[in-house]
Amino acid sequence: MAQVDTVTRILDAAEELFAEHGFAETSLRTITARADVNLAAVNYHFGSKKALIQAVFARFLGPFYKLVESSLDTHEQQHPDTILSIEDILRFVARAMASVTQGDRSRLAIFMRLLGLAYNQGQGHLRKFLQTEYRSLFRRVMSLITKATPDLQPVERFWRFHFMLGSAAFTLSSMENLRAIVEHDFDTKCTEEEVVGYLLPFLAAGIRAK
Amino acid sequence: MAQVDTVTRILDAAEELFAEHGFAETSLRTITARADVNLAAVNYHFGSKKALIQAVFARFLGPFYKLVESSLDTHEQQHPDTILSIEDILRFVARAMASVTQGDRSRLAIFMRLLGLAYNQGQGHLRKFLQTEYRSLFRRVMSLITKATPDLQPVERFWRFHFMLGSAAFTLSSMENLRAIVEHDFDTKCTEEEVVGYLLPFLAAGIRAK
DNA sequence: TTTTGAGTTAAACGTATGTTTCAAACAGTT
DNA sequence: AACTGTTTGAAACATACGTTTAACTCAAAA
Repeated sequence: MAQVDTVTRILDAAEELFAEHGFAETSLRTITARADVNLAAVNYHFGSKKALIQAVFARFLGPFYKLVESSLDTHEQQHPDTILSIEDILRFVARAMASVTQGDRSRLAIFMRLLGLAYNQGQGHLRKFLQTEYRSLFRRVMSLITKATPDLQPVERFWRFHFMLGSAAFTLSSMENLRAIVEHDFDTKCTEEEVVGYLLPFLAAGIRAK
Repeated sequence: MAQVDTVTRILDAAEELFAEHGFAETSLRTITARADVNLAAVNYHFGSKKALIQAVFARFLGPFYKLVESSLDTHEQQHPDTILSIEDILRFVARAMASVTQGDRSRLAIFMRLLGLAYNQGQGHLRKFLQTEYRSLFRRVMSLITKATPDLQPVERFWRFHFMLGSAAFTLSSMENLRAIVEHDFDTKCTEEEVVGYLLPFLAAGIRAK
C-alpha cells in the first residue's frame, strides 16, 4: 500500500496545528516533523509559508464553495421564484459546512479562525485571498439574505450579517474550548450538531430583530 | 512639562501596535521604537512580552471591571428587586466600555482581539489570566442574564451567551476594517456608537429567540 | 544503458526574535 | 558632596525562524 502523498501529509499536519496553535505560532519545523517530511518540502511544494496557509484554506474552501453553489442551484431549479427564509439560507450553508468537514472536526475550527484573522489582520494577505476566492458566493448569499429581510436598511443588514458571521466564527473556532467548559460546568457533552442547532435560531432571531 | 512615564509610553505603543497587527506579529523592537524607549525597558519593567500583553490588557480591564461593578451596585441600591432586561444588562456593559475606551478607539479593538485569542488559543496564558481576573464579574453578569431569561435551559443559555460574546468580539475587533467596507460600499460613515446601536438589538433578539 | 527531471535530504544561511548583561546616568537621601 | 537604589543605554547572546543550496535518489523516458 502506497504512502499518502507528501503534499497531502503536509496539508493535514498544517491543518491540525494551525487550528490548535494559530498561524504565527506554528513553525514549518513543527509541521514537517508531524507530517514526517523534510523541512524543505514545504518551500518546494508550496513556495512559502503564506502559500501553505492559503493552500490549507483553499482545500477546505473549494469543496465548500462548490457545494453551496450547487445546492442553491438545484433548489432554485426545483423551486423557482421561492423566497428563502433566513433559516433556510443558514441551513444551506451549515449543511455544506457539515458535509465538507465531516469526520474531521478541526477543519471547521481552522476555517473559522482563518476567517477571523482575515478580518482582523488589517493589510494581511488572507483578506485579499479570501475576498477574491469568495466574492461571487458572498454576493449570492447576500442577495438571498436581502430578499429574506426586505424591511432592513442596507447598512444595518450589512452589520447584522457580520454580527452573524462573528457569532459563527468565534463560536465555531473556539468550539473545542467551549465544549470543554460545558462538560466541566454542566456535566453535559455537546455534539457539534447540537451547537449548530443552538446557533441557527439565535442568528435568525438576531437578523430579524425588532 | 515632564515627559510621560516610560511604562505608560510602552503600554500606549504596545496597545496601538497589538490592535493593528496582532500579538505574535508585533515585536518588542517595534514597540520600543514607537515608544521611543530602550529595548531593554520592556523586560526591565514588565519582565517579559507575555507580561506586557497582560499588562496592556489589565490597564483596560481594571477600570472597565470597576465601572460595571459600581454601576450595577448603584442601580441595585436604587432599584432593589428589579429584574433587568437583556437590553438593560447590555447597556450597562456597553456604557462601561464606551466610557473606558473614550477618546481612544483602538482600545476596544485590542480588548476584543485579546478576548478572542483567549478563547481560541488552547493552552494560552491569556485564558487563565482572563479567567482569574474576570471570574466574579462574569458570574455576576451571568446571573443577571439568567434572571432575564428564566425560560432558557442552562446549557442553551451558556451557548447563547457565547454567541453574543462572539458577535461582539468579532465585530468590535474588526470594526476598523468593517467601517472601511461600509464607507466604500454604501458611501456612509458609521460611528462606533451607531454600530453598537445596531449590535445591541441584534444580541437581545438572539438571546431570547423563539 | 544512459539521461533526464522531479522529489527528497541534510546542512547551512541570513535574519529577526526575546532576553540578558553590565556599565553609565540619574534622582533622592544623608 | 558622597552614597544608594533605580532606571536607562548600547551591545551582545542564544535561539528559532523561513528560506536556500547543493548533493543525492530513483523511476521513467530515450
